[in-house]
Amino acid sequence: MENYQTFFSSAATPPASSSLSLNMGNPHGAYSTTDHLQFQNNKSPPPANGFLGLMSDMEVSNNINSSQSKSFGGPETAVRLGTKKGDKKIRKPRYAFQTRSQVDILDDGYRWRKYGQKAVKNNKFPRSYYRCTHQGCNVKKQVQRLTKDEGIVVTTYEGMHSHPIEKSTDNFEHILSQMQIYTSI
DNA sequence: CGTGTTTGACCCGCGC
DNA sequence: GCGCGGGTCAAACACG
Repeated sequence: MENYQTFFSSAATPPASSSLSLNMGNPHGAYSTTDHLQFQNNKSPPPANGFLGLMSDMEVSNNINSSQSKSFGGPETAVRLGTKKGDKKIRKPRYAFQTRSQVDILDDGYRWRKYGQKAVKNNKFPRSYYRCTHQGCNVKKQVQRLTKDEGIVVTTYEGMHSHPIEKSTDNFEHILSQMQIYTSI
């Protein structure tokens, strides 16, 4: 986890406008089964550019959740957040994003603390579990790399941040906006 | 010394 | 009931 900053710097390379795709429309095929998850053509391996505008998509995905509540994080992603008394069996929606990146850690400006790592079946790469370190913020995310295409990283967010970005990643928003410009090309 | 990571154990839901 | 797989805890550890 040393210098993912190089990722940003290398992001200056001309973006292949087709390498980025954050399709979030599949219930569970996003990361468990790799049947139809794939991109247009994975033949062009651009080093690092598919960062995606994932922050903005979080808000968008909120609408998705309310409008079509079964698009993602649906019935099968059972997230138990009960206080171990089995009283609440609500399930938090989760939003997964596929990104093409060479690094696992996609720094979105928040502060994450890793709290677990597990090997996933049908996947030789482990899955990492992160939690937002902000007090009272229970946002979690898990990062997983695909066996099929190790250039793809699936980041699953759970919950919404209710606080501003802590890290002053030197105008992260600026970087983000630039990336959105890239993606819009 | 504070903060974050590592890592094995533990917990729990689910299918058989 | 049991085993499996996924998710979490927490103590030890690493690093600035």
